[in-house]
Amino acid sequence: MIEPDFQLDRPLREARIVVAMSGGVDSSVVAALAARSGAEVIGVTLRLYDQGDMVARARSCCAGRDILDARQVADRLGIVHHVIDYESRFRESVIERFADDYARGRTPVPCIACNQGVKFTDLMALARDLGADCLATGHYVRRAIGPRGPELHRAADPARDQSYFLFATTRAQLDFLRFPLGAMPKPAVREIARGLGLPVAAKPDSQDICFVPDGDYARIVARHRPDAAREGEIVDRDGRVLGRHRGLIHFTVGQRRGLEIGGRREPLYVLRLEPETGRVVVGPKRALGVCAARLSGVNWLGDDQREGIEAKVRSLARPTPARFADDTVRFESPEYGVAPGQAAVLYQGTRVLGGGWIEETVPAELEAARAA
RNA sequence: UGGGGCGUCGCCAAGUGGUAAGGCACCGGUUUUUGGUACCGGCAUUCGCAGGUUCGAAUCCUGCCGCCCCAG
Repeated sequence: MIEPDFQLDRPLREARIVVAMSGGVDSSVVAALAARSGAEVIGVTLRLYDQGDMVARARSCCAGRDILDARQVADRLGIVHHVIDYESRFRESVIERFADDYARGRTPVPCIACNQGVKFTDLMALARDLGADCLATGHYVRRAIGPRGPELHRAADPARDQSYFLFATTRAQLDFLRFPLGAMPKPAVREIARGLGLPVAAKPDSQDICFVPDGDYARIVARHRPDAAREGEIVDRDGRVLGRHRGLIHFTVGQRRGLEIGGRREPLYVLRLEPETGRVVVGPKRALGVCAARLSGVNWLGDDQREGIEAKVRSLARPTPARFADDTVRFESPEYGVAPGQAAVLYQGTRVLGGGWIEETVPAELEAARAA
């Protein structure tokens, strides 16, 4: 079995490691590996939202059932375990922001906001208060020591890589963080869990948005921002009304399904959302291509590398050749479905250079027309 | 009530005697710690209705119904 390197500059038996335990297999294995390293391990589980009717939901994290699972694992490993209530912080920094974004016609990535705030700011502060040498998490991402200090890299298992969700990690945070699973394939992690008889060994992977119980995220948004659920017009680029919709919050740039407009030769895609007018603007796929995106909240972990890099504009997109200058990322070939509110994450090889939040995009057709 | 045209899945549409293409929409699945995309699969025993001809009709004939256009 692979023994992870916790990258500490003192002997492990003298070290104290705080492990963020969500109650899933991954972070449970991290806790187990940490415990076996000889270090003193403190497991911390965050209560992020009211478990309520979600107790029975298997594939969630950080509520009800999962907290109990984390506790069980900690008991089994014989480590100290704390449950911290961050419900109000989570509501403000993740859920409210999520609802606000949708109300503004954006498409948020709550997982990034959560990592950035509750986990890598609040939980990290707590870990420091506890006198920890590091905070270890179950993220599938690698921390490598480069010539200029720690670097963030994609996971060894490309199918599991979560670096997209961690682009906002700062250098200071990276100094303190450890990701022991980044070098392992998922099956190996489950194998470890099974080998140790962890009760969560066969627990399904979490997916979807953790605080949205049934995938109906629009209902959550409507509850927090009732006026954002107004119905409105679906128009083409010339403003012709093609149909009506049940609320902007049901759509995202690049979306094809759910428009309910048929009788055409080609499918229609959402080109942009107009919160001011309540309109959804649609068009053919070729109108969806984007050649550049302006970013906000840029975080930079790289050195001076700005060209010959790659960008990822959705978690599941393959990285595409790009360059970055003046808060704008330019794609070598058009990208499709680039939605404001999503992150653009920049890579050089496996290394995460940084990234930012997509604010606005430049249609490739427009740029082509200008050039002509 | 003179002339002409049309009526095939929610929409568009191929098919003019041999046993209902395709696209869009919709539904389901795969993938996935965001939303989407993509991919795969499903989706008219029936062709406005009723008779008739034929071994066999959406395709031919008759009648009816509905819609459109031109002329009055």
